[in-house]
Amino acid sequence: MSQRRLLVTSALPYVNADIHLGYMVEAIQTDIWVRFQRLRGALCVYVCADDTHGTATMIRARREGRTEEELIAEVHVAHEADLRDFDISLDNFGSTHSAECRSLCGEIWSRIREVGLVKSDRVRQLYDAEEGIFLADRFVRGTCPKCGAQDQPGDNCSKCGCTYSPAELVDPRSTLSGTVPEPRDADHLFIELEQFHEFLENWTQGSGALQDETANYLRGHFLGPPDQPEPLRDWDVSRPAPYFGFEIPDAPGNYWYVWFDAPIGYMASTQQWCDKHGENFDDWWRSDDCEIHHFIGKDITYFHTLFWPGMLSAAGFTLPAKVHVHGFLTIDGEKMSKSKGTYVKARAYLNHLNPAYLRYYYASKLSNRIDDFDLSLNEFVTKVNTDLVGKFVNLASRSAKFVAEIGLSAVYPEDGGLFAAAAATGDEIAEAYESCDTGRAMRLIMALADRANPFVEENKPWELRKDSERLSELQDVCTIALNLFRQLAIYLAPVLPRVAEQTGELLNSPITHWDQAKVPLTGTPVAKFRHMLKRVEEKDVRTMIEESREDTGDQGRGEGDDCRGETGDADPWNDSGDALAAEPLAPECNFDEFLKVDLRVARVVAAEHVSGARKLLKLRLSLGGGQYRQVFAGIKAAYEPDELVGRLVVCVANLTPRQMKFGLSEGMVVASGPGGSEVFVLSPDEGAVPGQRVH
RNA sequence: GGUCCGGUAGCUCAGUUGGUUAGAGCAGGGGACUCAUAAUCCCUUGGUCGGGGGUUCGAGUCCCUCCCGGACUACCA
Repeated sequence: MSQRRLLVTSALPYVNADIHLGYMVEAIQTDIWVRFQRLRGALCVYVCADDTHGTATMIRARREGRTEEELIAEVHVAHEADLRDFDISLDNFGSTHSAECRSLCGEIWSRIREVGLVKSDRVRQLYDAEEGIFLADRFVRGTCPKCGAQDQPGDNCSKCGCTYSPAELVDPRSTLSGTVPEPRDADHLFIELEQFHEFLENWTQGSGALQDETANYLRGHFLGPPDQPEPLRDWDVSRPAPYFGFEIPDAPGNYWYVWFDAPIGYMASTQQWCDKHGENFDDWWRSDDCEIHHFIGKDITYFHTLFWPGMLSAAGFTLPAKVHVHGFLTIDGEKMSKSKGTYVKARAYLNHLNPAYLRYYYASKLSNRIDDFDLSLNEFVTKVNTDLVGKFVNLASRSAKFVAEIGLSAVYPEDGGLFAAAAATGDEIAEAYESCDTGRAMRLIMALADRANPFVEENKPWELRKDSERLSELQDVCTIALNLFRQLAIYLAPVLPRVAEQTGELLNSPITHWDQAKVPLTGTPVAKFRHMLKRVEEKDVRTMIEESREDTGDQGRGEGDDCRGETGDADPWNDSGDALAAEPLAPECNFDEFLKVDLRVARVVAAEHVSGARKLLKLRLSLGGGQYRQVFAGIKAAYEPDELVGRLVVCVANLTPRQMKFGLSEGMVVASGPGGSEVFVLSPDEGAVPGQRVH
């Protein structure tokens, strides 16, 4: 049988953010799969790269007063170190800002042109004259054209939920300069994706490259049912200057959109690896003998399952054999949050904890489905300590030292079928790994560990060693225990590469192939036992969380640093500038303008869930004296109705009433925060009474 | 609102094509052991498998319906 050839990728981390535990889900899932394939004898090349292009990079570099290249170089070192220290076995970690990438972009682009997929169209976008750039949706905020809610994002309103283009905003404002942007036209280049409709229908639904859930999602949201397909929208792939990226050769002054070159970064990284190893690029990207596997998060599904196969197909490259989509990580049941300390950077984890723990925990939680999964910190501690230390490593720990001087028996002794049974389970475990159902693989492996420990218990090596007549019996018992341990180490090698290595050293026989689990090891010397894994200390987990809470970070959004140097020396709190940066100050208003807004203290006298509403609570506010207001407030994710009843809040009492889907809303409850579960309703200090105006 | 995925012991989940008294790990209770990283082993408590209908000799497993949770998406089917 010829050797299986695999090219595997993880999605590209963006240069503007540090690597965090959410991204590590993907890196670890991919790495486990890659290591498994290599252990099975496949020729498996694993590449990734930094995603570097786009407006955000440009702006951040500008803010930090340096070139994009300097920024990229610095982040590249940090990202690579994070991944390496988590034992991610990348063959090459490249960059989309590389010569190889530029050249491949050009090659693919010219083919897409040749096939007649590109068209040009005028696009009206908001332009920030002060910064001199066109503004992506997220860099514009303003008043919702439908409901009048102020300071809404550029693409949709968080109050009424309607969607619009940034140009439709009333009173739009650039989040970069705070100035009023002006609409400007520019020519953009589009790829007519609809030309691929039939191809994509077949590929997504029939090729087996996608999980069923993904195939359904694409049909439901983009392709439409086969009998009445929906046209795919043209894909805008160019951006006018200035834009940090590659200039399009046949359209000077225009640059490829970051999502055009990002997946090409996979190829560019492969090219770099090929050049270093004397390999031929086409053997990996233009060969029926090579399977291409992409691992991605669910947020970027359609880039990888519609645009990307379209591009590949047009340019004559191999289509992905599989696109493995995984869900998101929550920590203790919640989305990662900086204020709660659950936005944990990879480096913060590494400063306190062993990567093996997280690799095992993720492995035990991941399946081949797209479900989100939770990193419960308590479960993390008990699972790692019970499974890895108590069951698995303990097997070696309690038997190796008895045979340190005599080594393993020359012939594998009778063990009641334990080794054979575990060997026979190997295929099932391999299937689970192959299909990315590592949770199942871990369960199967731990079930084997559960059978191995009673064996040691029953045969009591600690008693045998007291009797010099029974030395060979002792050796046999330990030979069995250590072989059962070694089987587990082989099965766990994709997840715990360091332990596999240590096992090889302990038993003087390196673990190099999955099938080693089928044949018992005999007659080798046994080295002095050394601890393979420490138990997780709960305090280390706590420290990591504490540290992440404090470390509000100066990275992330790219537009975060303009408040630097403004802090006075006498401010011991040293609050972060993130919140202010996320939402810059509104333009000045005079006192009369301020007086237009009538803020009043009000008491919540009733609060209830609204059937069918995702974000809203229905509140009844009392202004005193029998004056009531019905208000729908978007605070459902942050507050339970019961905890609000009786509270004093501040409401906008003279806001034009608005007819909402669930009834009339006669005001607003004042709150701060970015939204979602992070909403903080304001309360007056004690002594305030309903009806009082806020001046 | 639409689409999809779930709802099995306190917690995390297994339950293959419907087939005997529904399982594991953790946690809880009791005991044993002391080789081992306060590890291990044995025994044990605990579930009208979300509710209700139906198909069947037989349903956690199939069908219908409702309730709840989540993800995606949105007023456009």
